[in-house]
Amino acid sequence: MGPIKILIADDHALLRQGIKNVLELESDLIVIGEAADGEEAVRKAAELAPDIILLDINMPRGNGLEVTRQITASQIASKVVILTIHDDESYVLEVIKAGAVGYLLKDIEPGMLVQAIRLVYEGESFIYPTLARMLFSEINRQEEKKQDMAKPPDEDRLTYREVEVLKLICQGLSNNEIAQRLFLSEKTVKNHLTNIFRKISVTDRTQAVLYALKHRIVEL
Amino acid sequence: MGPIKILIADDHALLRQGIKNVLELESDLIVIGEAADGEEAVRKAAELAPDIILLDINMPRGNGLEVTRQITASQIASKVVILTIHDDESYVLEVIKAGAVGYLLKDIEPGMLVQAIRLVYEGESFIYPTLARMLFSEINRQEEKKQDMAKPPDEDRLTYREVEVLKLICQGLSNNEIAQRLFLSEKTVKNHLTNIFRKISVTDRTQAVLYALKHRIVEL
DNA sequence: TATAGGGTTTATCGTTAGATAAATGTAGAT
DNA sequence: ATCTACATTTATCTAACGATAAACCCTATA
Repeated sequence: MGPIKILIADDHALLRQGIKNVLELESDLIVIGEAADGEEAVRKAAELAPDIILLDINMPRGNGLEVTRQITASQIASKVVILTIHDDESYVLEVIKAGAVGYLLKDIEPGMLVQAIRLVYEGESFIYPTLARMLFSEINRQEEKKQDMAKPPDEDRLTYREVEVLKLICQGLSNNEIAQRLFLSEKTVKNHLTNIFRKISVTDRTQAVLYALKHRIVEL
Repeated sequence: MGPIKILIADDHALLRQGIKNVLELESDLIVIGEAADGEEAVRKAAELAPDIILLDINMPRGNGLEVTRQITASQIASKVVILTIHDDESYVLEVIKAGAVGYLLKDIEPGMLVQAIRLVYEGESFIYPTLARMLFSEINRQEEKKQDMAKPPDEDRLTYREVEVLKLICQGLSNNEIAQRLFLSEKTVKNHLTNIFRKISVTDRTQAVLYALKHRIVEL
């Protein structure tokens, strides 16, 4: 059995080079391909059948979450390891749900990266230590929620229109301004807001903005 | 005259490795040191007297802005080139004011990085192309402001109390909640808000939150 | 002491925001 | 065709917000 075949997907060429360099110092690892965006990552994953895919989250044309879902849902046997700068608790969980088996931060020491790749290749999972703590508390919080929700869990997914409104809120527009922008009556906008607030569990537009920023529905 | 001596300051070991690797393919460039935080960057700049310092903005123990100021204010002749992921218009200007002669984004192509370093070494300045446009519009906006301010410029600096209130707004608290938190009447809080809004030129709390985030008065 | 200036606090009032209820439209399911 | 489910839209009402004006500290300076 040969070396562990690795695909690196990140839009930063410099970082790709750094990773490649670090990994190829190890005789049991080989970088068989690179991708600079989401599409390329999926395509090369199918073409090259790597053992491990090191995947960034923020990429043009299909972000890491989507790519992870596509790969794990397909026939490709590659194991996905997220390598990102995001240290959000919520992200970690989403990524795991999407099927990733590793979550690393970009400030990881090269030695630990190599170690993590070997562990994942052997079937283990690996989470960046400081994130592991977050993960546990996040899971606990979700458990608490489940207990609270004796009744059927609300379908709290935002509709297209609601997301549209939320984005305008995040530009600091008033209800009236949003109404004009979308050719609606102000009352309609208000009702959208009420529905948004209920779905994302906040009480006012300020909290909604913070929610949208934290969950990357909008960028600053 | 020998190769261009370069110091790399970034808290991500992987990225440092990538940069190092790319630069050392060029015979006229040599990486003479690395730093993983702000303090180390300043210290090594003094010790090693590099020609160019590639500097990240987000680092532990002294961020890039501070480091730039310290270096340009000192006797060290090194030229500072910022290499960061931040593509904020406002940052570019601050960095230039602090004395940097280059501003690059981390998604730069290796070839362009090399080219930028050579240009800077020869006394030129270099700004990542997509940022150059931002910079011009930023400068123009500042000029407009100057013209608007025929009358004595408002003392629009937030007081300590006002910043305190603003931070609580940014946690999504209502006026009443802020009042309780600070042991004030709600009316007092409202008036603080009015003053804050006037000083930062916004019309409501939502815009105030966005302002605070953009200007890094608070973190997400 | 007087007196001015800036920060902090309070009060009043018109406007906006948000909760609640309900009508319309549209798609798929029976 | 009817029903169901959900997205979208509108209306009404109460609570919260924000503008404006003004009082009350402090501290400094004459």
